[in-house]
Amino acid sequence: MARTAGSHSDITGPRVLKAALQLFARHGFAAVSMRQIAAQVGVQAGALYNYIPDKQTLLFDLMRTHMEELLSAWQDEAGADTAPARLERFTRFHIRYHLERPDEVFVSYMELRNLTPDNFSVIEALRRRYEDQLEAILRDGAQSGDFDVPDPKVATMAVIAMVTGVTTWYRTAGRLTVDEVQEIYWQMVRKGVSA
Amino acid sequence: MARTAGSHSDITGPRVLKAALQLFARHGFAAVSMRQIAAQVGVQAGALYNYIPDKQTLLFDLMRTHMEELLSAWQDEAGADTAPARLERFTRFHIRYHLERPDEVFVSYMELRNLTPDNFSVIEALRRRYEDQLEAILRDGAQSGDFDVPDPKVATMAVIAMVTGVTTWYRTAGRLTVDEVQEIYWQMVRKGVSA
DNA sequence: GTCTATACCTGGATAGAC
DNA sequence: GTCTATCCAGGTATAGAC
Repeated sequence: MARTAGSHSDITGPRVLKAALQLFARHGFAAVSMRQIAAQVGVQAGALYNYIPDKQTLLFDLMRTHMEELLSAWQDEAGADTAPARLERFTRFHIRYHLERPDEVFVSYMELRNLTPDNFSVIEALRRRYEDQLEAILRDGAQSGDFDVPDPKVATMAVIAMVTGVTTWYRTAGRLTVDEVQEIYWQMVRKGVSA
Repeated sequence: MARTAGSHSDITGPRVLKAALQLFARHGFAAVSMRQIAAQVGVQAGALYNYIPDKQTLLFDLMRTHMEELLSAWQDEAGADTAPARLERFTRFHIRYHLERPDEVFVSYMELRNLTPDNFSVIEALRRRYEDQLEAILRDGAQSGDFDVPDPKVATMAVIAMVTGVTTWYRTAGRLTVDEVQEIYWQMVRKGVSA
């Protein structure tokens, strides 16, 4: 396909998303200007609007994409098995997946307030679908007697908060590998819900 | 004391802090304007500067006050005892204290990015001092054989994240009392670090 | 597809009257 | 202590040339 010399739409589009993601994660959505994003991409502010309709939609698309990919990745990994085996798989998956995407996680978690009500509802529904995956595991294990979980809803929130928390302190250059972190957290989760 | 008719400095000052706290918690520091704060207080924007030097200092003061009061409240409650007893006290204290101050917690947690580097260092040091309280308990319990905690630093972050997470979902109007939530979380913490 | 230029608005903060 | 008025920097988004 012949293209105009200055045409880079196939490459600039993703770069806009990536720059926005990094800047939103670092400074927060409201604190980042379109001019900053443009500077990071290496274009002028006006050029951004060839790729995104507005700043709000940019945030929404980043968050929706992240949540949909998270759900899809878990669907690929989840399988039929005993509740304890599924819980271990969920715990390790969640930690690995989130540590591999610190910016996406941070933005999707911190910028809910900056979504319009309609966009917020969409993201919330996706988040809820993900949490439901864990809740189902805990319910199954409680019913089978493998777990002692008096309130599966609360236990779900507790486990999710705990494992998501790794993203606030883990650094690749630190003393622990991802495998070691997964193991430590899995032992705490396992014991925490044990019968 | 005789006062000018329009003088309300003794009451307006705290109202500025409270309005700012609420708005920052709801919409985020960067998304809230001084004019919004002034409107909530019922004054004009210029009048705010009788009480605060600038917006950054306003945020910093809110966060520092919260962290200092948190530390001080825990000092009042902490006491010499076995590690398991101190861990239970810490868990219940943390949940109760945080649920009683959702706005302070949210702001102190979400707005770290919007502090200047100097202010950030101060808040981080206070946060670290609080986390050290829990870490000391976990180390003591590991040494005494009461806990099985292979990595006290990681366990500290895991427990803190878990119990702080209640603030994201707990609603006073919901089906659970604070006491019930404390009990559920305490059982998970207790089992999670158990030998 | 990107640029320059700009419209239009809202931001934080200050000055000076009352 | 609060108001009105205002400065000026910076925000999002658009228009039209290239």
